[in-house]
Amino acid sequence: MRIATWNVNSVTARLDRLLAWLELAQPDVVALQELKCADAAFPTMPVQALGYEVATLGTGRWNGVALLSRVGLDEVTHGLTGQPQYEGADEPRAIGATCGGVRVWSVYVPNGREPGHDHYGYKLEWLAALRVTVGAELTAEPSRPLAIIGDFNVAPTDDDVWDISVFEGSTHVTEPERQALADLRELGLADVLPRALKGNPYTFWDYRNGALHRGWGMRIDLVYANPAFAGAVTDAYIDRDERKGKGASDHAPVVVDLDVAAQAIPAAGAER
DNA sequence: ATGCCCTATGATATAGGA
Repeated sequence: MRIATWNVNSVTARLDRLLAWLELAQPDVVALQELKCADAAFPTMPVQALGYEVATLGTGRWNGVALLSRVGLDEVTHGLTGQPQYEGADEPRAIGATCGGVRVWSVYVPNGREPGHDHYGYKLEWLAALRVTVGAELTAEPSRPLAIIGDFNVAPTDDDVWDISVFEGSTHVTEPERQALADLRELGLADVLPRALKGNPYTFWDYRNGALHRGWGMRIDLVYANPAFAGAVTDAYIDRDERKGKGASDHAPVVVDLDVAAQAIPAAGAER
């Protein structure tokens, strides 16, 4: 099973590239972020035409997440348990579903803007709600493969940005944000590290200043997987080619291949 | 080369991104 996550920075602006990429990469499950459209405006029909079921959570101009699946799309959950509001609004930033026996969450973690900003506190509260929501699912079904995938808007380590000195005083690299990710990992989730097809394993490069070809990237699109998921991973890579050329998103897809059948074999009687 | 910001919106400026 091939599972991918991609912040598309507007699904309508990216539609041609998204459809072409689905045909090229042949993912079974895709988590999308930054749809920038309401549910009614999501291009459901052309995606369905490629064999995918679609679940979306979008309200309009900002945010928005979706799950596409051609291996079943069940138990859809919209939003987090105890999800905080921002300026009185419930923002569309998380959608969960069970796809072919694998529990998947597509998340678009708040940016935070700058340390001390209301949005920064909101980001930390949001990550705490994510931990509560996923923690309950892991407790209820500990042997089911599960992964949180999406744009976490946090670089887990200094090696996940091209130059840490540039980020002094900025969001994405602060200790509280990294602690929030550590708290997620405390649930038993592992950071599945994708290989880079070229250069460093970054997933985002700013549109400005030729960041892509200068190597000014960040690894902020992550795959946080429980043991049943992580143990089934056979490959993981960043599809940097999708960041190239005209009409690209500023994020590249992260692709994970799973051998779910092998993982499902009971441990009892196994060779190791 | 991959090449120097992009997207949606009560739009001809602005907010947000990270």
